[in-house]
Amino acid sequence: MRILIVEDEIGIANFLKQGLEEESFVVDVAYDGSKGLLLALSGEYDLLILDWMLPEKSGIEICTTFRKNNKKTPVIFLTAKDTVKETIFGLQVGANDYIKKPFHFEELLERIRVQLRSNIEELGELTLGTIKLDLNTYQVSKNNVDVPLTQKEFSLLEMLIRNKGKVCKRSRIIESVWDIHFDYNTGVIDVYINALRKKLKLTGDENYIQTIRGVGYIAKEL
Amino acid sequence: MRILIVEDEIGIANFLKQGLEEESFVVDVAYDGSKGLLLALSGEYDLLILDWMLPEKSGIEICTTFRKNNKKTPVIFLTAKDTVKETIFGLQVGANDYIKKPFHFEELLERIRVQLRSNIEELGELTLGTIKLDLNTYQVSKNNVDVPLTQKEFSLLEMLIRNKGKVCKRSRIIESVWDIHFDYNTGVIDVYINALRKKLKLTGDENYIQTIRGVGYIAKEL
DNA sequence: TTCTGTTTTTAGAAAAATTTGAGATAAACT
DNA sequence: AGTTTATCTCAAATTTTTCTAAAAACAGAA
Repeated sequence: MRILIVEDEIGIANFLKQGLEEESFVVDVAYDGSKGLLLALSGEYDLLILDWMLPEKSGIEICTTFRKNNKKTPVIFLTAKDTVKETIFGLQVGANDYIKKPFHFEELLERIRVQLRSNIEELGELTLGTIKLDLNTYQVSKNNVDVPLTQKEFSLLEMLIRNKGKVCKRSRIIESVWDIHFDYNTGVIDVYINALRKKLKLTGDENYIQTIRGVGYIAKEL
Repeated sequence: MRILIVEDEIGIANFLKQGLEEESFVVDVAYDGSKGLLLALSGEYDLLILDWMLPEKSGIEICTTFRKNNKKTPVIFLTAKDTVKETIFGLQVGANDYIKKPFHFEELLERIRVQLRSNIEELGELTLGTIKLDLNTYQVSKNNVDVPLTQKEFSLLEMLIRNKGKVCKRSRIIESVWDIHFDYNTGVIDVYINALRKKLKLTGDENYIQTIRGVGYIAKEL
């Protein structure tokens, strides 16, 4: 899980980065608003932590613009303000949560977990390594680069990922993806597996979809 | 929107009930944990507000059981506790948010709105890129130039924009816009999509309405 | 009724996806 | 090594889906 921190106070930024990395998040830091927004819009993050007061662009501005671009990534505000009004404004602007400075790291962590949990469940995303598969938009990407797939390709990949780590027998694939429940003698599966490997560039060391000779295929994290 | 409050302090319960009813929520109150859980499980509510300490059953117990029953309704805790540990525990047990007593009613309200946001319909204007769609006047414009649309065109565009970023399946479109709930074999959708693209000049680089072959269409910011 | 604008149907063209089949390649077995 | 079998890969054939224009059906106003 990738987290972007936008915070100008270097002390706090480092503290957070270190703490979150110990929890095995991948963390990037931006020290001013403009850079923060740019990074945020790159769409590589699963969660944003925004400071309220920032040079160049305030957290509010970032969040507003971010949401206008139709991004759904959860946003948590760090704020020294504790007036009700400011808080409310933050939430209105599209933030998912906020936490007042000074805060306990543990609490922030838990709030992050809450946001990420709902994120995964609600967005309906499947992943396989760097491959992301969005069930709402039918979009597939690898390393955040879109890879256009056809229906059959999508649905085959979906089935494989849903059974990540388990072998999918050819007969089960033809049932699940092609809805054929009797004997079949066709090479479609091979053709589509081939198409997936080609489009997703699964060569050599990125062999996410492996063939189990005589049985079927398996999708594996490497 | 229906809200269930589980709170044993009658003063607070009434204060909340009254306040929320003024905001036109439908509010029920349970004064002890057992009754609260029973009501919660009835599944009639869009949101639960649980006190931490309760006679019969604690808020934690209610929340735990509730989630074990696979309910996803958002839960907000009211708590007098302010130790980090307790808070974290609440969130771990499946709550979506919590608020410390004493709290400002406004803040609670905003937190409720955040949780319900997905359910609440906001009226007014819908936009898609430079396209503006005014739900009050039924006017549509692109770059502030009026584009006259017919009713069906309007209503199709409205549906697409309401689901901005998500694929609208053909079956859902025919249901939502044409109110046909059974089998259909008609090409109307294609015809109207075509009309929209033509009238709004969505060519080449302004491809706001994209077709997802075999599924439907999607409205996207670019 | 007739006119007008909207909605729906129809049908052929265009585009894209799916399937088939055949030869190449690789793995397993004797 | 040689044989057999399964899988890979490509290109052509087939089928499905979508686009587009135009005609037909419909509804409301003059």
